[in-house]
Amino acid sequence: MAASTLSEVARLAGVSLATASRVLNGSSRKPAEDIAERVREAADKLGYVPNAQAQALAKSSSGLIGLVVHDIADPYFSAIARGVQEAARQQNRMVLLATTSGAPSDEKEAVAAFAARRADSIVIAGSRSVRAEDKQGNTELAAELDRYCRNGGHVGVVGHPVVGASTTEGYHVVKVPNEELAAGLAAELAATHDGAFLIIAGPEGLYTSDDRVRGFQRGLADAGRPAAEVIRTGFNRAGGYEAGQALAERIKSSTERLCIFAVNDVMAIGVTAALRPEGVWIPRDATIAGFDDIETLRDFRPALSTVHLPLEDIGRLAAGDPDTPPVSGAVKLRRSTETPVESQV
Amino acid sequence: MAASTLSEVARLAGVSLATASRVLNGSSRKPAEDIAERVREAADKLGYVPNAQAQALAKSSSGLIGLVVHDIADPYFSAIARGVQEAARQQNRMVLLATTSGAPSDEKEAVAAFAARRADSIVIAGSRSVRAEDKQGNTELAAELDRYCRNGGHVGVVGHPVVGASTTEGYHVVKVPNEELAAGLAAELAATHDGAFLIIAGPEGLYTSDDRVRGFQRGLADAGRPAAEVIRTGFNRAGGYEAGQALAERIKSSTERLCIFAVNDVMAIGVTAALRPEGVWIPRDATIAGFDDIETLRDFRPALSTVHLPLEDIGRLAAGDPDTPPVSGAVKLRRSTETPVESQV
DNA sequence: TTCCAGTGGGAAAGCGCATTCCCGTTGCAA
DNA sequence: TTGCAACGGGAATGCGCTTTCCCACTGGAA
Repeated sequence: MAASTLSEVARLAGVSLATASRVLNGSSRKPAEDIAERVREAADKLGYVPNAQAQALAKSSSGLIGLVVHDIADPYFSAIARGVQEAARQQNRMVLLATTSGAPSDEKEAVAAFAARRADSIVIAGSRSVRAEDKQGNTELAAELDRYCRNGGHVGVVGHPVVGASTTEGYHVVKVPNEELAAGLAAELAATHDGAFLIIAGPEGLYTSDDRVRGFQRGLADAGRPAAEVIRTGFNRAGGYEAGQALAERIKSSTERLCIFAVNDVMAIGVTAALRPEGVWIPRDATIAGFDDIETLRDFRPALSTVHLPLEDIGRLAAGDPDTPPVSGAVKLRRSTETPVESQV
Repeated sequence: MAASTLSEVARLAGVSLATASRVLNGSSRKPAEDIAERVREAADKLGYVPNAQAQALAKSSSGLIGLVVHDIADPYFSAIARGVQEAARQQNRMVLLATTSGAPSDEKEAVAAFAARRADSIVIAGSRSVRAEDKQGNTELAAELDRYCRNGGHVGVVGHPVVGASTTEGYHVVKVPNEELAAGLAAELAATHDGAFLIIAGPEGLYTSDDRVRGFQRGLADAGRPAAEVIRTGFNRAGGYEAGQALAERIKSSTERLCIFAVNDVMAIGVTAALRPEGVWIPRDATIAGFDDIETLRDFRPALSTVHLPLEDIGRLAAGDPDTPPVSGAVKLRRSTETPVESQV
């Protein structure tokens, strides 16, 4: 037995298709109460569930909002996803999910799929990349988005505009002040840390990573400090872990305390995890700060200094929620960058 | 400009609608190569994107798979979501997301919405509840699922069957051996811990929580130990935190070392976080174990003893992936339940 | 040369619904 | 009583696509 249709309901209620439609699916014209009641009864009896596909086709608006993330299990993205989901709920829409591992060509596929489903809007989270290998993917993605927008779609991008996207109509980016915040973090750290700084960054060409590196260096410079050395690695925990392993010897053999800035929280955690078995303690032997202020990581010890980002709000904004406050962010200095009282003997 | 349609493509290519459809959207009948090429060119020129809604309507199969979770930002759910997403990708489908905070009545809404969109299958994650206030919600949810299945839908439930669901056709539950694993955990803990045990559980009536409590008690009994006291609180970090606060005094004033079993990892983290500022150290003053083995929490220190659950596989299984191994799980004893060498002076 | 199976393109009938007209009713002013 | 506007229900059209059915055409066997 296939799901019952509107015309079955109409027939059972003894009314026309039009009337049944008007009663059941919020039209501007309201049929008389007695007849409406009859229709509702019939619908109930048949267990009628309107076919959203057909509705979408008829009124060309799907009530769908597409979300593109690198990895839904990454707490950064899942926090954003929660915001998008909330906004969707308020707008009475549903969210369609796509994960891409960050490859622009996959993102292009996802956008095409969303466009095919006639999603009312699309949210793209995850860092934009200008790496050479993503060149073509970026171009295709931009073209796809362009077409989508021209056809009346709305797209919200987190952080940076999609590389090469020319559209302005229906296209908006939720700016995340990565650079300013990183500069602020550097300034605050420079106030209490005398030694050298080191940045553990993602691959060159990842906008988010690059912005944070640039901001941090600027903050350092403004504080009259020399630029920090930059180590490039993966933009995730594994990357941080590797970098930490490579760093352990160096920290142990040096007398100077290093202040490490990992460009995101999970990388910072990775670094710390790699350092610990080597006997390098935070903040005793080195200090470390991250970025994002991931909720799940707040109970981590030593508490991670970081930059708070209102990820949920970011998601909401990208999903077009009008009454969400603009993105602000704030430096959070915690235990991982505290200079122990008895340090530096 | 609205998106171009198949008939525009057909006209431009000088062929019929039927032929264009056969060329572009994988039909069993393959038109001649020269004509196919013409159609493809036309489609490309017009930037044709097939309307999935219309396709779904015409062949009554949407390529959608609905996922119901309590909270997508909860790492437990986002791990499952990743599995579902992967399975969907393999099956060439997209996933529709709904979050419900765990209320059966919301879940019912979500299922109805999925049914309206004619999702090919629905995955429900998150603990079933038999609490009194959920009675009606459960009944409605069961009815909705029942109808959905009768109409040919497939549903996969994680953990326990939906309360009151009578359908068997198209309905399958991914069994999670919570009870056995909890019993195993109790057995292993009892082998090294001599003192009392305490369980911090979720609200009574939450199947997952109840199963784990029951299993743990059974394991204890099998090891010849007295039953553990059970404290009920929220099934999340906040609940654990509260319980931890309530417990601190007691632990400090007692000479006996307590072994705490929090029924999931985030609760365990909450407990630990509440205990720490009170000067209660794990595992020195008490030991603690969780359940789930949440990935993001693995770098937590002291490393949390827990029970590993293949969450991603669970998601994949629920989404109907045939070649995913069955759910197994394993006890992971780590630092948080180690008895320090110099303990118990 | 005739006949028939086989091939491949096109016309048309929906899929389930929203919506635009159209028309029969009703109520009220003239 | 007549006329007209306002109201409310119904028939019909179309959203963009798949798929069945039909038909014109081909080539090879008889």
